[in-house]
Amino acid sequence: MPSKSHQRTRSDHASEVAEDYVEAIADAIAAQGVCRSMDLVAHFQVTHATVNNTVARMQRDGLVTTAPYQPISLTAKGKRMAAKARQRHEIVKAFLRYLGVSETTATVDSEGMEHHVSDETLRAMKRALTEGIPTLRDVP
Amino acid sequence: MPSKSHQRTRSDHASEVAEDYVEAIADAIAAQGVCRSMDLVAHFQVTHATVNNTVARMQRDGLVTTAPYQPISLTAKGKRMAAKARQRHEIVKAFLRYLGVSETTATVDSEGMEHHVSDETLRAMKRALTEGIPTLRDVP
DNA sequence: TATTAAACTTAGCTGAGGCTAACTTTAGTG
DNA sequence: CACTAAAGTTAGCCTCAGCTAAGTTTAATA
Repeated sequence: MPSKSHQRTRSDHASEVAEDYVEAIADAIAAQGVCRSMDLVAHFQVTHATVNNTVARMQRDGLVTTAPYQPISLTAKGKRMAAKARQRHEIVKAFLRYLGVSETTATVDSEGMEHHVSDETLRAMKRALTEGIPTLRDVP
Repeated sequence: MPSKSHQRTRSDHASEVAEDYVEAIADAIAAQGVCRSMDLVAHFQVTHATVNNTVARMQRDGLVTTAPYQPISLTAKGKRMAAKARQRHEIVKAFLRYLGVSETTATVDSEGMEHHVSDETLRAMKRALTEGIPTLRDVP
């Protein structure tokens, strides 16, 4: 039987980008009070035009608010998404470090992996971080 | 400083699709001797037109060979890619199961995660599977 | 204050990966 | 053998995420 639930289509890819953006926007606001397009240009290494497009789409989707020549801020929805993404990102990264992966690799891999980690897997990682891995301890 | 190495652009996304496809093609060949478009249609739940497009792109990129109305086979390059993807996929899935994640979730998550797991992280997972997690055992 | 540089916007292009609809080929079956 | 159903192709459309190039606004400074 075919694997099914391969519904990781374009819409999923789109929301991955949005997740990365809300996270970066929250970071910029935390660090400097506001987020300007140039912050995102620097962060994602894309052109201003690309950032503009993406931010416009995010505004259309109710994740950010912005006006011409004004800074970008997060809506409540955007903030919620950022908080979730951040938490997810941090747990995955901490878990990789716990696994013995280097700081650099953990940073890169966690950025890619965070969008594909379900709540269940996230809980399993959190559990491993706080309690160790049950199957390991139960068979000493 | 901005995070950098956020070069997870379109080309990366494209090769993720290619990886999924070579894996599915290898599976179909292993199971039935040949791979036909319909196998991929069933597997990815997309239309024949989409499969056709994707397979054409993969042929352009030297991953598969096919001719009109003929089955799809893998080139040496395609086979290599499939073998790597399969191995990666299996390790990630086994690791998630080891972590205590359910079969269903491990299947879904490993499909998404495999493309973002570096060799270093993969080695760490393999190590954990065979030797357990060092930091856990060293601090009893 | 006038000018310039940096930030931002807009228009228009590309390619990937989706789609539908219409057509052709291949393979079975009456 | 003729016909039909299934498989495959082709054409044409869409969105997202990238780009360049050109114009506009804002901010800094001579």
